[in-house]
Amino acid sequence: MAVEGLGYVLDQSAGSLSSKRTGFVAALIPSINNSNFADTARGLTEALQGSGLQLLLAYTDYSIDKEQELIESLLRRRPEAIVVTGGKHTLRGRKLLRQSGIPVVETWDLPQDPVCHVVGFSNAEASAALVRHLHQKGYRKIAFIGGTTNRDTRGADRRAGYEAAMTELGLKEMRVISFGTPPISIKQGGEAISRLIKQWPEVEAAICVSDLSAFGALVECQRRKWKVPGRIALAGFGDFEISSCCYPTLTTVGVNCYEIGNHTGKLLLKAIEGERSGKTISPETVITDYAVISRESA
Amino acid sequence: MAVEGLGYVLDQSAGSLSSKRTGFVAALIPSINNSNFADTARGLTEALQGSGLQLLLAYTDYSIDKEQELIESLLRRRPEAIVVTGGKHTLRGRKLLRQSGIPVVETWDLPQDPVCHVVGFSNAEASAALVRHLHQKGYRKIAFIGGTTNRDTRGADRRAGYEAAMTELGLKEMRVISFGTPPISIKQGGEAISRLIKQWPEVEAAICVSDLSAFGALVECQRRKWKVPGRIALAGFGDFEISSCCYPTLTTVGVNCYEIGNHTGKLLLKAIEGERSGKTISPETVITDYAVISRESA
DNA sequence: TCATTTTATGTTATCGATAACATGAACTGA
DNA sequence: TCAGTTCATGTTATCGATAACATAAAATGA
Repeated sequence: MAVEGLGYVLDQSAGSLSSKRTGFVAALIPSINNSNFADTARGLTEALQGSGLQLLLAYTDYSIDKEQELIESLLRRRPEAIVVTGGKHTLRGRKLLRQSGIPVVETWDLPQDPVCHVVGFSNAEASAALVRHLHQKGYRKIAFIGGTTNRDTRGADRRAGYEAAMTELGLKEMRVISFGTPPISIKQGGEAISRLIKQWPEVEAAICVSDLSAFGALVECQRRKWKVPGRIALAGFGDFEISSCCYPTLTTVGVNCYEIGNHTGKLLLKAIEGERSGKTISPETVITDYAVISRESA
Repeated sequence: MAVEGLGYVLDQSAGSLSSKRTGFVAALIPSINNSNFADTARGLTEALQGSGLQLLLAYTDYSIDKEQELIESLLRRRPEAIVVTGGKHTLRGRKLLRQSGIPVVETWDLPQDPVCHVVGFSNAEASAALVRHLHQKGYRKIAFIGGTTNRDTRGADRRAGYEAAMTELGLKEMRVISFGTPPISIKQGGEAISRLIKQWPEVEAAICVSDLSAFGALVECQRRKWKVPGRIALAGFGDFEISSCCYPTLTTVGVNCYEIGNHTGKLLLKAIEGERSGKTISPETVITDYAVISRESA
């Protein structure tokens, strides 16, 4: 049939049905308002550039139940691969991924028992590295500020890493403030630091589950004239732009967000190529970098 | 056929082909890392909740060329409706939307010549309102800080609104700093304010194209010990969380982001219902609220 | 009770592309 | 020149659901 370049666009459902190629990859991210995941999405998009594959995004709101629903409805559209954030899923979600017959990549985590491919890092280990950094700087009474539930599994892992590192360093007293529904906001970070100082006035340093809450804590400290560092040292997680712009600048953990997405994309292309030529490639695990970035706040 | 609730998911392409219902709505947003658009997406998602329609997001990176590509490839998948951000498109993009035969909603703007439905507000008018607010507070030498190009059309509209309001108030001298590729970041806001003060030392107030750049400007002023307000007043746009958390708090324009999305969703449901029962509803334009939020910085 | 309506079940046509196959034309080289 | 190959064109089968239709069974009412 002649191509009418004027305004008619062909129907891909029909083509996909016969060719078995839908030409898209699904990616699930927890939030569409987080520069870390945005960078990962950008890395993915750029890796897929020119491959004829389109990225379709959906967000889970940090809920594995919502994730399951999305997996199910996206799988119905037969993506050629699927990317999920994190390694924790509902039982059914896992099963759906396993049985989907397409390449699956779990990102931003190192699951114990991966579904298939993995591109990520250990949030617990990264958090522990931050604790050791603070310890090395002389801080002993170190606290952790995070959300109330384990919905944000990466947040929960970071807390676990904090506890493990504290124990390992012989620091027995845990000081954990759980406040607000994840992801906790700037304001909630401020509220949390107030509670922390009230509950444990002797605290010397606080690790916040993310840079945004750390910034909130910082501003609250300034409002209350608690010197940072001095009265209390602060650290965040994620190396958001704000951390290097605020005053004092925030110590944090830098994650290779773009690379997670970009590597995932490349891995997917290889895996999809493999599927098309009949040979499924064996599951790979790619561990990405992170680094403690020492700044003024701790 | 019996439903196998165990792991098999049906193929929607096949169903869609015969039923003519793909069960999804496409939404194009400029960026996946912007809390304003995230709120709009949330409003949309919640309006679509329970309707059997799924939202698929794609991002344009503030480029109308990328938007055109996305429109084309998304239209191939036969969404039941499409939502775009802004009223400016490529010629071909417009044509594709017009000829798509599905309900189209342009958001976050009030286009002169809408494609179909509109849910938004006048960025120019909102920006002008902010100028008038500063004028009322006694500021006369007011500047505008934005990105270098018109890629971010809402940013360009805001600048136009600034110029219109200045003229209207009899303030002839325009002080416009264009710096950085939109969307301009925190750091770029800081760089821009430095340039502004260097170029026009007499300046009394600066309106930034967004809250993030305003925050960057604020921090830079503090670094240089320029009192805000005092040496210079600052205002942003968008009422991001940071504006009410930083010190001093930032004067800004609050936009009803969630409502834009939510209203769009409701409008879409009505329009899709109309299409299904054969009667296309006539194009509607819904104007959403905005308000100047006066805080400490101006 | 029988004619009529409602409900349940089974069968086939259909959506609109691509893939696979068949046919015919042009082209190559001994 | 002719068999063998490459290339262009035309035709038909196919993907996997749903819609539409046909048929059989059950329910209803005069």
